[in-house]
Amino acid sequence: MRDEALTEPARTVLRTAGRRTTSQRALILDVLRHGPAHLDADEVYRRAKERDPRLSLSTVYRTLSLLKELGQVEEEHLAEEHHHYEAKGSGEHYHLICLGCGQVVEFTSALASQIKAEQETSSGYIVTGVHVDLTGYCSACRAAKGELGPRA
Amino acid sequence: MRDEALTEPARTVLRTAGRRTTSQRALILDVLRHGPAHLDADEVYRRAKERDPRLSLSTVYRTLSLLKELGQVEEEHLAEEHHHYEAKGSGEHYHLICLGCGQVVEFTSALASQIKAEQETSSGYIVTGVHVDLTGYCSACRAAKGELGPRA
DNA sequence: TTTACTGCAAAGTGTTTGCAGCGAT
DNA sequence: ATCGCTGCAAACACTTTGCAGTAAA
Repeated sequence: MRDEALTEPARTVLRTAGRRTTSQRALILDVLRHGPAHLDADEVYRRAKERDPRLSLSTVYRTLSLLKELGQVEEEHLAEEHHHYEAKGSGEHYHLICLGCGQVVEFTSALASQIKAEQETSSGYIVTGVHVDLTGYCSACRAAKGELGPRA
Repeated sequence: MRDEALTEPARTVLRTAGRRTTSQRALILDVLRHGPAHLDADEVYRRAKERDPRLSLSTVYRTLSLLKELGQVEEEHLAEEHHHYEAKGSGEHYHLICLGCGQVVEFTSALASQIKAEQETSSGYIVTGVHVDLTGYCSACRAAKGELGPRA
């Protein structure tokens, strides 16, 4: 479905927040919105730099941080050493991460929001974010080394 | 699953794996098992160093990595910049993380393993780890700044 | 005795920051 | 014309690694 409503132009987002609209910011947001999900800072940098070779990595970090602050981007702490970023608006989803090849598959589950409700009721917390990461092995990686049987 | 290893002496754990038993390793494992959960490497270092002042931070990292490899310790990627570590054997549990004060509360939920089952069935993955992190604000932090009404 | 392990310091990642010039408003 | 934003390089926090000495087996 087209999601114009969700995907406001960068201009609007920044303006509303009283920030300046710069080509770098529009570019980075565009990379996040149209590229694959779960890009890390360096991937964002490389993709954006193809379109604006003068772009610096610091600007990428500063912009990611700003967009996170503005609620346009979510920073994810997956099972890796660096962070991944993803444009918001694609709806709630969770991650299935292959420890063999690093592939990240998204999934949704009604159970996740049940956990949220359950814990808000019992803990007194207000829950603003739900993160579910399942780690394991995809069928390809299983096939590649699983034929030998489960390791002790 | 196998939980016979709940609190084996460090000696047994290391021996079985063909590694040497050193005082540093036993100490670090003890700190993890008897201290609060979710320590980061530096906290482990500080606590262990109180008991053995000659201990080095590198040894802490090397030992954490080894214990992870041996399945004695789990490395967690919470909503912070560094990793947290936790001795295994305390049973499956998940995290409620306060974005205000950093407090981490553990909880359990039968729904989590339902998500695992659901996804194993539909994705073809073998899931070896389930991580559920809820982020939000604890009641104390809500009280401290929530009096002004809910922020957008 | 052998050689895996340790402490130290130096190097490596990923990320942040100070500063002078640039450019959106 | 302002002053927020950028690029650059240097600084940073966390983690890993090379090496020579130490200690478990």
